[in-house]
Amino acid sequence: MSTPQQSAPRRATITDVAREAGTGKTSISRYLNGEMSVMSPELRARIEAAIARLNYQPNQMARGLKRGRNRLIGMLLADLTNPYTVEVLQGVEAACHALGLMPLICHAANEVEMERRYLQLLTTYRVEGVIVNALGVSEETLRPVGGSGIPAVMVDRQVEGLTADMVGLDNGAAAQLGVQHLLEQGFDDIWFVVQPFEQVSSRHLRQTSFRDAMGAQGRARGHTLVLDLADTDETARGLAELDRAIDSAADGKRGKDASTAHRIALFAANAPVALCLALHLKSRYGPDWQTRVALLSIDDPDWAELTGITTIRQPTYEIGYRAVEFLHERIEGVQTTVRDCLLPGELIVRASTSR
Amino acid sequence: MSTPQQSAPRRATITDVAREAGTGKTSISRYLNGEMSVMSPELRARIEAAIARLNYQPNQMARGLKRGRNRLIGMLLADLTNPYTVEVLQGVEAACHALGLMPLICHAANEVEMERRYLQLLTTYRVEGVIVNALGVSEETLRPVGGSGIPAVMVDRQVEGLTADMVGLDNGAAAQLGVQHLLEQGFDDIWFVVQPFEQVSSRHLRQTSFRDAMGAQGRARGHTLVLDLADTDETARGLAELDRAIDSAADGKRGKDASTAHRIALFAANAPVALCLALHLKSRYGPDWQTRVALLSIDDPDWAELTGITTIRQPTYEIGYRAVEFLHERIEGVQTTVRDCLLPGELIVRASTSR
DNA sequence: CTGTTAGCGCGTTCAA
DNA sequence: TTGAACGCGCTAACAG
Repeated sequence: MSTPQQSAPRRATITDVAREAGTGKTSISRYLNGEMSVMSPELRARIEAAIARLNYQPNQMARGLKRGRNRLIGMLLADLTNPYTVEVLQGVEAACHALGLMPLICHAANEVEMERRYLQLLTTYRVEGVIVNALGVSEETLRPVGGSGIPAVMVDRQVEGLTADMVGLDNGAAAQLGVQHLLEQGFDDIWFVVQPFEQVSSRHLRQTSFRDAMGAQGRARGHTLVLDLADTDETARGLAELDRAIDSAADGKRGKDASTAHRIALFAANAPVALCLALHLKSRYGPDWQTRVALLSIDDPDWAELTGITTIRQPTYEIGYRAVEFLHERIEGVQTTVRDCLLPGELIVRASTSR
Repeated sequence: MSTPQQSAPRRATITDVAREAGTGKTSISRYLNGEMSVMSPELRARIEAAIARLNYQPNQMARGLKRGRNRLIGMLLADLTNPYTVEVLQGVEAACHALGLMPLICHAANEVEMERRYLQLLTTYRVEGVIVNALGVSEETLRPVGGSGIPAVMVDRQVEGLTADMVGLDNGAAAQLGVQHLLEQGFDDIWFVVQPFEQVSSRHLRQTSFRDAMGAQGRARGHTLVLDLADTDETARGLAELDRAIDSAADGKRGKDASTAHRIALFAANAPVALCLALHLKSRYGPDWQTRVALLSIDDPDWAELTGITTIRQPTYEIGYRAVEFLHERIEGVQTTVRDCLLPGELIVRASTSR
């Protein structure tokens, strides 16, 4: 039959199909774009046959070049290691699927320099829009995007001076939810643990909201601990501080001074922080560490259920989905003012805080 | 300064730059491709200035169309929810970065139909090669790839009748490593738990190797349990079977019949299985489930350390890196026979199996 | 209803 | 040393 072409069996082009079907390229193009309404069934059949025979597949790049849109959108992710990110991604993919978009996923692995590179690259591939969940997003960093007039949607982050839609957790409500739960459970010494804010607005917001929520009541004491997970020494220092607090709480309980007895709880700003805390506590107090300290975290990773810690689950899937919808609207030219979409978190009570 | 361009500030093209620099497109193209050797410094300076002034960025799509290579490679992933996948991805990204490739990441979320769609899509975007870590990879499914002569590299999978390089864990050695450790620890009743094989050769291989390793010794008994995580009822049935085994082992210990007393261990074929088992055991036996059953798993997720289960860690980063290297060689035209790269796993002993 | 023509942004001859 | 012209695969006018 067909001579077994080796090396490079050059892919069939629209021209090949036209020749094979004995017609012009235009008709093929029309066929590809579903403009069947005005086309003789006979021609259509010939085209179909030719396409099948040649195993033809249109070249998206060429299409994109011509019509100025390639259906590609960029998705810049700071950290795929964080389950939150993967879950958001699920929503993004579903939405892209539904809207005929193709997400170009870029994973910066927590490196700001990498983020810059990818943003540059995306621009170069002429993506029609970008969804950004990055570490170092500043107006400056986003220059290649904003400057090029490429629509952008921020996830879990806001950048001042940048006019971009945003979708993420309602951090204020979430922090309150957590604090309220801990208070109800009778904890009177609450430590909020968060990574350095850097450009990540949600970290800042969660901390502020925590502080406000604590300020609004008189019973319990609130502290904030900034833990730089990227810096081992810094992390160790922070954890040591925590250890002291926990030990002193225990001293109180043992009756040294009943008036200072208090129940201590840790409130992690996100899953990576919570994991770090849990690992440390386990290594310090053994498998039964949970009897010493209560841990609550924003984000709801796999191991939360396994280890029984209370969490505030984010509506990750929906966050991703909405982000794409926003972006799609912008791509289609919607011009309304900047929108913020704040979705509520869900408190999932587990053993760690309800004893 | 710059007038705030609204609407669509059409991106500068090579033609714009040529005009701005008072020269022809050819010279710009030369400049972009680093052919500076033969170019008057004066012209070069003008070009540089023009590019900067226009904030010009070459259009990768157009370049690709012209020269037939767009530096895009496809990366088909069955399940980003599995930490293994994310880790492999890290290696892939690093290698791409080093080789000037851009990975197009496609996440099929465990849906075979989605895999087929993505493969088709990648073909359409004319990626230069594909790295495949999918569920339903059969010769048939890979048709769009293999048929088009696009080089492919399989990760953690082999497909018979398909000539593609492969890189992954040395499953035989890994299974042996696990069995040997469990035997040394004195377990005499070992259950290997794995998902339905489907098209995933590594699952089959791990099971076979387990069986062989058990067969090679006379002391302990080995069983295999197939757990279909995608089917709740099936999963429940499998877990119930496990429960019976565990209970009967406990009965033996209690002295009902000392001769049947045995120590039971679970050997999970991968992290998702291990997680399912751990969750079930915890809900059935409480937080102290580990005193009842030992759990060992291939893959080394976050929560393994936290929960103290023994694992066999895969060299994930290197797997990803090597995959890209293989692919790159193929893209560059290397024609050697099909290669299999089997990397060794590392046993990480934790409390669950060493008591 | 169908084919012809003219680019999309770029790289590559081939002259000048 | 430089630039003009052609074509990559495809779509969008504009005739026929």
